[in-house]
Amino acid sequence: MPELPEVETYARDLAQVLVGRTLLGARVEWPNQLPRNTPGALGARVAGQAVRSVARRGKYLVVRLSDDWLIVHLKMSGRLQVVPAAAPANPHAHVVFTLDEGDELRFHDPRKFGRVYVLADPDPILGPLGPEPLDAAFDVPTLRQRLGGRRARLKPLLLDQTVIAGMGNIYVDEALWTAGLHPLRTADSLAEEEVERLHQAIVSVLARGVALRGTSLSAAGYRDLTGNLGEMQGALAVFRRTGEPCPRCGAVIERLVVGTRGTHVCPRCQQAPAFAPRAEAVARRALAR
DNA sequence: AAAGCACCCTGTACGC
DNA sequence: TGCGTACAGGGTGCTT
Repeated sequence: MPELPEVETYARDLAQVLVGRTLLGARVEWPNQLPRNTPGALGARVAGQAVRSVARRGKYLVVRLSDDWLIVHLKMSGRLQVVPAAAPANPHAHVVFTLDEGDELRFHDPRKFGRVYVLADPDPILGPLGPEPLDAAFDVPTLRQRLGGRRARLKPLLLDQTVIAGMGNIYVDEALWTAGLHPLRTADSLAEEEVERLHQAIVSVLARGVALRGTSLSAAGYRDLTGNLGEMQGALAVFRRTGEPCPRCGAVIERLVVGTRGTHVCPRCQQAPAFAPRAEAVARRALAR
């Protein structure tokens, strides 16, 4: 599941390969993945446009072209490749841009949740996003302001891309464990010192994810531009470690559902709020299956 | 404002 | 062994 670290890895690698190259055309095999464009017109629109820069905003990959912006969201299963056009066809390459020098930029997405946009103005897509957690400007007062006064639980708030951009299920669970905060705690219940811990945890977990080039949970999961696995999965403390020991205290990791998302906690390091449902029963049921 | 759910999809994991 | 089915998961949009 590409989140901030995985998309950042793509952006850095793609910048090396794509900046200065020219798009020659495009093919669209699954039009639903291009919600803002006419699939048949895409090739003519991008033809002749050069790649100026490749960056990331939240979980979006942002490619600045001569006239337009190419924006990609990988969602659950999206991957990108730059390969010679003669490379073996990929059955899940649903949007393919042809490049100069006989190469192709392939957007590959078995589950078809990902989205590709070619737009003159990126603001409708990127404008609503919250602050970038790895920017120097993301400080404790910023986090406090983003959470300020809200009665919602921490887990849905941190997943909300308009609150903070870039975190998904994996890094939210890891950040909350690092901070020692239970996902059912509400934002307005946090003491100042807890906001500071959460800020530090978000930054350190995401920075580690970037340094380790992302999380690959399975062979079928995330791969980088050249097909290599990330290395963050070996450094996860709680995510998908239900029933295993907490690396900090040894207590058994539990799984609960918050909103609709599977959520992983150490019941000793992350003290549940008094009104929380009994996570132990939920975890026991999950283990029994 | 907050929470819940359906939807979009298909690979995988599981039950029988 | 094989078949069928439930589930996961980011984001959007709708309802409560």
